[in-house]
Amino acid sequence: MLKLTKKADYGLMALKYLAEHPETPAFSAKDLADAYGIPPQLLAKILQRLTKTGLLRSHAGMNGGYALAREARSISAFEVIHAIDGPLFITSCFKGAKSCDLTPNCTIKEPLARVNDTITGVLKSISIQDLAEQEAPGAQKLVTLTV
Amino acid sequence: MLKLTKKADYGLMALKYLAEHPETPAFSAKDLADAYGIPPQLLAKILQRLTKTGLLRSHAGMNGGYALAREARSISAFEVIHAIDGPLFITSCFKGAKSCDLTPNCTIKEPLARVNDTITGVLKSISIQDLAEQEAPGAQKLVTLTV
DNA sequence: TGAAAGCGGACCTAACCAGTCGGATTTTCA
DNA sequence: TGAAAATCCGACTGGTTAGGTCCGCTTTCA
Repeated sequence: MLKLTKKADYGLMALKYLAEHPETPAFSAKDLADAYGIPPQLLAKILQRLTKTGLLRSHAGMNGGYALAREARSISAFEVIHAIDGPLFITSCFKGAKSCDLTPNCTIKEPLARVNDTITGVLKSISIQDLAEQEAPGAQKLVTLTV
Repeated sequence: MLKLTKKADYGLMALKYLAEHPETPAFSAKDLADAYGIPPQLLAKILQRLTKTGLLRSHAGMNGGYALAREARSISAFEVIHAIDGPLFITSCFKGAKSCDLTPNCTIKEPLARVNDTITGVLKSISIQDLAEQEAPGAQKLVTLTV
């Protein structure tokens, strides 16, 4: 439970790969899929969605492919996950504005909403560049949680 | 995505309810289910599991029911979620010790494991008592994340 | 002894995830 | 100019899981 989908994983991997090879102008979906053993057609759809949301630039035709639309440092893991999996709600009774009607006294959701905010904050603080620099010790980041 | 299951939600609600009524010796599964409009048989199974993991004490027979096995302050949201939903992995390629064999160069999972640790840390820092005191401003808790 | 409770396995159903297929469009290159 | 390489996009399938139900059993107590 509380899992990212494989699609989100694949998307993060692909963006990380692009961030690691800034000199290459573009990679095709097949290139990226081969690099990690991901089903090419599945990755293709993921990359298309990332293109629609503006995280990637695409170019059809021979020698086409995908490239990062912005700097790797400015793309957060949260953006990628949100683009692929949609909005991120830890509590199952959240569905946009309409909360769980059947259980009006579900006071659980308020504290958990703060947990939700914390998680999104953490994911927003991690950039694709951070993922690409896997060996780096990394900066410590402080997250404040109010319960 | 990244959702808690409804079962975990229900379990948290039930424990919170018990924490709010410390004077009552025990509540039956039906009592708790009625309080929130949860399917009684479903909640019953959840409470049984929480009993097996030692978070609740149960008593069969008339006037039986469930009660907290420990102080509400000492039961964390993480324990409840873990008891109901099992281990908490944000990345889909984690399944105990065996990682994703097909993608050996999946370097994504290392940074995400740290995110995972952060989330579990947050959930461990929240007690059932915290949930019961929904009106209280609550203490700020600092979480450190190393990327 | 019977009603009220917990216990627990089997089962069902709908939703969803992962992945595939087929075809259309765009671009490049020989 | 036509074939190849690539993105694009909707439909479909198959398997897993979450949510929920059913039924029979055991324990307890009035």
